[in-house]
Amino acid sequence: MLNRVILIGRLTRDPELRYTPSGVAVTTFTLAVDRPFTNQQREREADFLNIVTWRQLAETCANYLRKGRLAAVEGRIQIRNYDNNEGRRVYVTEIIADNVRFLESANSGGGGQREEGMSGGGYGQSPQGQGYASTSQGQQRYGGQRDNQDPFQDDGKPIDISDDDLPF
Amino acid sequence: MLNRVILIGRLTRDPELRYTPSGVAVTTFTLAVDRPFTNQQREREADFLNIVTWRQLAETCANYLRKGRLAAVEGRIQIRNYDNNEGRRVYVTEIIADNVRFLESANSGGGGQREEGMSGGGYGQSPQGQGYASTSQGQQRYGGQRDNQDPFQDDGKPIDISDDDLPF
Amino acid sequence: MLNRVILIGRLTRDPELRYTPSGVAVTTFTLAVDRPFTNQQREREADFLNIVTWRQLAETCANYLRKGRLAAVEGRIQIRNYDNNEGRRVYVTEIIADNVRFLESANSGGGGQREEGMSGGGYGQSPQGQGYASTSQGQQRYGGQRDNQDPFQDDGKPIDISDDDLPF
Amino acid sequence: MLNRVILIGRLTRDPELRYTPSGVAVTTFTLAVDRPFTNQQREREADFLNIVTWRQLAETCANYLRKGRLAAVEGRIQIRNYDNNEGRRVYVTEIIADNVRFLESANSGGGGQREEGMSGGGYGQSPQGQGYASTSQGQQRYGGQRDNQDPFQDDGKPIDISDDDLPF
DNA sequence: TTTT
DNA sequence: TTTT
Repeated sequence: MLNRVILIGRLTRDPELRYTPSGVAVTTFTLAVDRPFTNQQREREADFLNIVTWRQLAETCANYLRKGRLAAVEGRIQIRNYDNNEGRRVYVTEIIADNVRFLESANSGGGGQREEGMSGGGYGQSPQGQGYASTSQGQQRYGGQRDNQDPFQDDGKPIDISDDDLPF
Repeated sequence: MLNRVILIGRLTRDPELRYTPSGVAVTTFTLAVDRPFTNQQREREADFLNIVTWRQLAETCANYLRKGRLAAVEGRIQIRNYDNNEGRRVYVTEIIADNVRFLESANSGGGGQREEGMSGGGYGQSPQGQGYASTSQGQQRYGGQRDNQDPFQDDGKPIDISDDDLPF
Repeated sequence: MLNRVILIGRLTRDPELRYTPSGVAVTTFTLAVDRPFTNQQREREADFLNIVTWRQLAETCANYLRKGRLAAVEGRIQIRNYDNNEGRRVYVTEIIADNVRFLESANSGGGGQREEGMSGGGYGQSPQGQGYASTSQGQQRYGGQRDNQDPFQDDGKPIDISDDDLPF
Repeated sequence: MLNRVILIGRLTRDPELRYTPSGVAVTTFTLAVDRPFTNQQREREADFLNIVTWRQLAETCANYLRKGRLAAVEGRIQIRNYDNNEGRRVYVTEIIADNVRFLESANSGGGGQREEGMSGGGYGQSPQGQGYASTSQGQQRYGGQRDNQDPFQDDGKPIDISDDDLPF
């Protein structure tokens, strides 16, 4: 009845932007969050948490986040399940984010440069300095938008993600 | 580098109290947390989240929580992995709690009565009304206490949990 | 750039519902939140935090919350200032809530019964058991809705709150 | 009964380190946290929140934080009151932090360089890259340590802060 | 399987 | 696999 997560960590890879059959943007990435203690070998381990963002926030994350960057993520924990190709039910825990803060701009170090450049367009609404991005959390929650939707339970619009892309 | 979760939900079963080989108390339970929206069939789904508590907090949770009770849980998300008996690596996501609030006392409804009664002892420090329990979060975090420890990587003290109890 | 508060506590009085000149509902109440330790006299003190809710959430809180009830509040901290009648600038710290959970239903004890009864109407959408209420946080945040607005900087619609009601 | 705050913002000034009469370190600073929307003049306002840290965390914050730096703060809201020199009761809202993350290192820009240099010593345990600091939250909460203590209700040890330093 |  |  209340489910709130706040994380700060670094992306382990560039975010992946996809679209559901009906054209809704979904971006996923993994955040490495250091544990607050060291293990018996005195190494600091990390947890690797799957983040999912939808719609406008998905587009913005895909545009501005890169592997290695530091980000803050606010959202809720959700468990999704599907049957894998061996007929076994698999459970996946994800953070459905409704707010993502870019804690490093592209030129403040911290992350790998993106080889292929900034892929035109999206930078019209470029954030200066610390970035900012969010979703209508309330609508997600109480309106009809299902941000945990199964992309295959969708209407008949053209499909632009292939089967082996999903479940993401 | 920051990992904070706050949940409110209901226990799906009575909590389970175990001890590591070295005698450290560990209590686990599952919290059902309703999602903030309904699915396409207009049903409200829930996420079932695994909660782990250690030491004094584990004892208190085992004493005061029961199936059906409403509780608030504060902690951090952690991913544990182990190789199952088919040699496959399994990932388990858990909430390591450092603060648990009992939002219903035993007689305010909301939960099943415990058939076997209150099993002596522990109720000396019984909370009245809304309960309260916590752990030294700081110590967990920065002292040497590893609340994510694998109970089998432990010293040579007598073992009181059997193999098939673990990983919990 | 990130501002998140989560509280659980009890209302010190019935919530107050008002309307801005342009007809926007605002409900305020105070939440008593026990401190996690006792003072030198071994008494447990509490902090009394001012909560502000807007629009639909304001209506729901006014309908379902009462003095003494336990509630969870999610929101952000905001500092408002105004010049009092002595020409002195006064700073007020408030929690602008976008999610409120009713942790006790009217008949689960915990709070004073409301003497005057349930004041018609609003109970059509009455929650059963644990209540639920929220706002479009995203819209608040990124749309044009200013949930920290000064009710006097409003348009020319009929006024239904008097001067001495404000600042709330 | 639950009181949790998470903030990300920038310091408006260098932190101030003081000591209570009994020698306990206290560091205070103000965090500017941008609001998630713009006002009617299309300007982004900020809330200026008073942060208080104690003991080791106080020392670390005093050593590593500077005006302009970006930091994440975890803690609880507390309201302190005192009678000012006009005999008027004044209420002060503060965030008692138990975890502070330094989101910019000294040389990653974002903040003013400290003119007078790094004042010897404390840098033995210097964090590399993103900094890390915390307190034993649990002990604060449930042990006898009163991190909201009034420094004047203290034992008879030598006093090293003068009256006009307090209340901080 | 991973980030700094 | 689940709670109300």
